Amino acid sequence: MRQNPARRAALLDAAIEVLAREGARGLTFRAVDAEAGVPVGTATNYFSSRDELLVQVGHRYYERLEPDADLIADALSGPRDRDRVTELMRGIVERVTTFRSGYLALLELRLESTRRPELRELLSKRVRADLDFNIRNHEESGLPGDATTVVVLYLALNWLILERLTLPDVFPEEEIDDLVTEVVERVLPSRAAR
Amino acid sequence: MRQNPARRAALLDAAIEVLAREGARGLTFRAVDAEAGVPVGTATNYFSSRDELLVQVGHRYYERLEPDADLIADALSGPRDRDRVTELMRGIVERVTTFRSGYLALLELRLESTRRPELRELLSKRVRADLDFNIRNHEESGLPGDATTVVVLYLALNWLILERLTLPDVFPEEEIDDLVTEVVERVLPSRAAR
DNA sequence: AATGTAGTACTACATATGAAGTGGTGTCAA
DNA sequence: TTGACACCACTTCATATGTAGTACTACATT
Repeated sequence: MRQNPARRAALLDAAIEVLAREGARGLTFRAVDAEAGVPVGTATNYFSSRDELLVQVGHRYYERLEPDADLIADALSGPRDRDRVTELMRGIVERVTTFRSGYLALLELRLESTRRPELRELLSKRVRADLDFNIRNHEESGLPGDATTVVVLYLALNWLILERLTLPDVFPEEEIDDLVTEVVERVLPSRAAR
Repeated sequence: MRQNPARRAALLDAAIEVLAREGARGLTFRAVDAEAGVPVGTATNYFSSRDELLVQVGHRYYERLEPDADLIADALSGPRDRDRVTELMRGIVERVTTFRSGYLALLELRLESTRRPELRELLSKRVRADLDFNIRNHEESGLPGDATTVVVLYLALNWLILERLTLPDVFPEEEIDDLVTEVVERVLPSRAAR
């Protein structure tokens, strides 16, 4: 079992790309090797099984999904009203959509986790932690809305992103921003918009 | 290419189970044969390729997802207030969750559709039609809320179901009903609850 | 009633593909 | 010199799929 962390990370990033592009079906050691541009057999040396590869991909995804300091800073500057929240949500949706391969890979992992307890546990913890982090952050920011607001936004926007990435024709691209606005408007009534 | 429609449907139902249980990776002609309890080679005789099998599974899913007459009748009986909407949404969430294998299979298809234009087109049409159907229905029912309400509910509740089916530990089972209630409360402000 | 025909069910085999493991060689740095 | 890693060739293994052929059933024809 090889140790070189940079190479390991590169292999995991390659695995994310493969997962997104070819699905769980296409994720093989050899495909990862090819994607990473390393010689055949390298991935075999770094991961003892496909299972372990999947779990490590999960870790790697969240390692890359560091909370964005800029976004948090934005949230804390200027007026704390609903428009700010809308802006923030647009930013998040945009940011997540841009990391398309990561999001799709994570969906593949979610489906895989149905059959892999270890993976499920890892993802559950990470997702929950991410959600809690967002809730705490929101509450401390002084922005309108409570924990439930954040949860409902989390739910609606995640599916919006999924829809956008898997069936882009359902909601035309140019309507996405308006949709985000509408979601925020509904979830955060104007009386709370001060 | 065999014709027997009953047998074809049985094979497609088996394919849905296989997709849900073993993922796209496990979906092979042989696995479908085994699941359907028919002799080896049968699926081969009914589908010219794995691609065609996937597309037909998509059709089959929506064939089985007939709009539920009971649910619609429920919507039209009694008072048309927010509590009714909450009740309805709980019913829908429950119904979809119960057809676990179907929902998971559809998610697999969504991910597959990333790589298969024919599948993507089919799913886009169906999803859009389903959404439009729900919007029209809601508007005609006299229940509070407009088209946007339905869209936002669609988004939030779909992800809630996905979360529940893939990472059940994120939202404890006993909180699901309350969560649905909260979603409806946020999306449908009380001033519109008459 | 006997026979023919078409469609389907089933089985077995042949082919092909490619995935993973293993062992070995080369290379670099401590 | 030794140890860790990069790289490569080859073997093994599993399994997916296609094909070909036989058996069965229903229906039509005579």
